[in-house]
Amino acid sequence: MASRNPVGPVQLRIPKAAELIAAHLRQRIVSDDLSEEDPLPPESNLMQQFSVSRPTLREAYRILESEGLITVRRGAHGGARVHKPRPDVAARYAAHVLQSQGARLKDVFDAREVLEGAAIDLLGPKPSKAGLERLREINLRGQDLEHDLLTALEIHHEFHRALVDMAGNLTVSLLRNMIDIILEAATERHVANAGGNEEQVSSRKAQRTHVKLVELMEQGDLPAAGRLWRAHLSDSAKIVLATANSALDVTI
Amino acid sequence: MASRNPVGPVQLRIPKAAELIAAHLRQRIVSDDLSEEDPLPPESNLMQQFSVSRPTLREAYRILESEGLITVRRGAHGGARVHKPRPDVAARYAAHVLQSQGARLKDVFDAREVLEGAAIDLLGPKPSKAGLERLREINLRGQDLEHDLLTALEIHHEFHRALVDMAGNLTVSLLRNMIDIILEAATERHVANAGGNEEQVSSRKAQRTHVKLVELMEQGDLPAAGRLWRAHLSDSAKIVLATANSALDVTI
DNA sequence: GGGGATTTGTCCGTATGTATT
DNA sequence: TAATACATACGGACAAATCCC
Repeated sequence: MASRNPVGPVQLRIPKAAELIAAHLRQRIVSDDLSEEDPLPPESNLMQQFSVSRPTLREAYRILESEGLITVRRGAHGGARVHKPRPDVAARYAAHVLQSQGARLKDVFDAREVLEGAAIDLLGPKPSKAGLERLREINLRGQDLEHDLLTALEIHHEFHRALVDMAGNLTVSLLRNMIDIILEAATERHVANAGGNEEQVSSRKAQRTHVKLVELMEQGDLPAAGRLWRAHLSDSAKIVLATANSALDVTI
Repeated sequence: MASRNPVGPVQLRIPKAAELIAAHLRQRIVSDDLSEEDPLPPESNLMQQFSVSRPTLREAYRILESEGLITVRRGAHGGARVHKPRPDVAARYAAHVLQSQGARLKDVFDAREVLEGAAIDLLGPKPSKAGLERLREINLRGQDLEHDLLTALEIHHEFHRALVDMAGNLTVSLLRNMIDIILEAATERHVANAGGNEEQVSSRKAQRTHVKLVELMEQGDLPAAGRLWRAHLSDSAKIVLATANSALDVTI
């Protein structure tokens, strides 16, 4: 078998000391060797441990901080504390790629429809009792007409998330979550201006659809549930797309 | 309407100078104000521009470097050069989240099936001539039996990517691409050990499926194409899952 | 409440290595 | 080959924030 990289002057990227330290600590965090809220040793300690100067160590700190993997506090008993990687960081980078590719907002909505629609298919013919109970509980809260629009919207979001989580696929849940975070950031202005009668009406309509969906799932009519849900997603996207900019413009 | 954040001692995270500089430059990069391969001014220049010292500026450099948004070269006419955000960085962070959540490899394969299956549905009844031509061209190269297994595998990957790109949804393409990068990293060992007769056979079989898919699409039988493709994805996943570890373990 | 100890944030100066001319 | 330009890295210093007594 011929070598795929025959000879050629290979451009070697020499990794910098800060990168190596960040990679080392990152690996310990994602592999659960370091847990949430675990403190890192003081800078002076780590400087000795890695045999680097303070500026170099601090560069590593900034890398991990930008990835949300540590937070640093000053003062006595301060220092760096460890955090688990969060979906919104992944969403931020995905949003950067999309924005620099000139993606349109409709693309992102369509992707949400793909993921949430597929999640229902993944449920199979027999949705779990516990999952359905969870959805019912959320819908019960959503029925409360005392809520303001923002609270109602948050409950709606919770329903969408719980529905996808029922499918039991962490990857699909993560991707949907990322899309949700991007959409929330991209439509922030739209939502902030919402408050008119139109929004009230569509919120009530969405709530009714959520109830109807659970009914269909209880009856075991998953195909109908899938159709209803996809239509619901398409409708809610249309409402936003009617007034929002076509191009994706988002800062997370 | 009641305030959602009444009074309370709000934890204020004071952004560090390096973060602010990185955020500023990042925004200029993703918004296309700075283009691929554009040089950044020399450090001394930026130090004046942002009124910060060299260590602070260097921390900002490390942040952007870890995000793949700049590369820095030493020597005369060196300095920082701008790059567009790349999908593999987004994939890296998504992989971190999944790994720390204890996701299983099967989850990721299933997510691939969801995305690629949906892509065919998005094509609609009339796939574009140009897209079909592209797929045929890739298949033509795939027919060449002189290729070694790795080359054949790469052509297969190209087919999958081209198929999803035909759907014309940048978001779905990105998500699929991310999944692909994660899977490639997670099954690296498995692929490296491939070379036996079994792999030869399954590679040929995959190639035949790719040809068959294009035929079905040309005939306008998209439902059959969708079924065939989902089965193909499921089969190829099973082969890897039979020998690979169940837990997702990946370093990108 | 105040003072001291601890720890990070920022800065300066300097030496070293490397790539271009 | 030598000179130049630039980034890499180190050490030391002071300022600012935070906690404990």
